[in-house]
Amino acid sequence: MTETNLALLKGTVDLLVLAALDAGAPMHGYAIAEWIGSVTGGALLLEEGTLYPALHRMRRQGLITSEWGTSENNRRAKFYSLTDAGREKHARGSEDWTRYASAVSAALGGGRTA
Amino acid sequence: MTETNLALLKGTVDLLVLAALDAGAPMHGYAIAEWIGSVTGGALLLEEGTLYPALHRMRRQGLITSEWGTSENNRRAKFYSLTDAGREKHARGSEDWTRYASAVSAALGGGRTA
DNA sequence: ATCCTCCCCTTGCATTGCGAGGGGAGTTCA
DNA sequence: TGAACTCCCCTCGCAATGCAAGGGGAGGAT
Repeated sequence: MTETNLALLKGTVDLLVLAALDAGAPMHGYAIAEWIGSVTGGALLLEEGTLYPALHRMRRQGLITSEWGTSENNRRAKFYSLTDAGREKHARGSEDWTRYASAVSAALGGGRTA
Repeated sequence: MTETNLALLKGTVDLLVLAALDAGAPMHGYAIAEWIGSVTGGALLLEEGTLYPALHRMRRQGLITSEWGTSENNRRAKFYSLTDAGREKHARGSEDWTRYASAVSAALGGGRTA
């Protein structure tokens, strides 16, 4: 937690959320944000003003479904689950990310693969 | 060239341009785009509508300087060079990118580094 | 002359991350 | 009992960015 948290590159949030939901059981928004922060060692911070709109649009796109329930702390919470399309998108997104990351790394290395 | 070229994540173009210019001698826009396409094996394609505005704003920000000259093909071309600030930004940007990439990878792996 | 390639530019649009602001309901503790 | 805090949800408006589309000029080749 010594380092500054990085600004999210526009386009990565969906992938992150998809990853969180594909990691196991349905999660509510707040938990998704926590999960991401924790898994990335605090490098990535998902703001609420980023998270909720993202969740809504992903639902609109049919990538996830939501359902009201009760959280571990006995609070009203909306639980999200992946749809098949969501799982599909996660798979593709991961591949794309991998290719993207190695492409950028190649460029940063000046042409030599780091 | 079998694969579809990836959509650029908003925020990476500057870094890519910085990398191109830090690779050696001053380059003109067209050449920068070619360099990136070539170094990334065609994975990343820098459109002109993306490139030129980016070049202009980077110049405004004092990261690069421009100068008219003549290209290898005897055409009028604007050659860009890095300023100290630009080199600095490239260094920081590279670090950030590395951290960012590994954070996302960690998330994608569900906590396990792929 | 015609066409192709190289090289530059701008406008408008859609998308996205994010700060700021707002609310309600459970828990804890004085 | 009431204050304070945490958990959890939401929206609005701004700024930034990638990109398609459209435009132009000048050298080289046919």
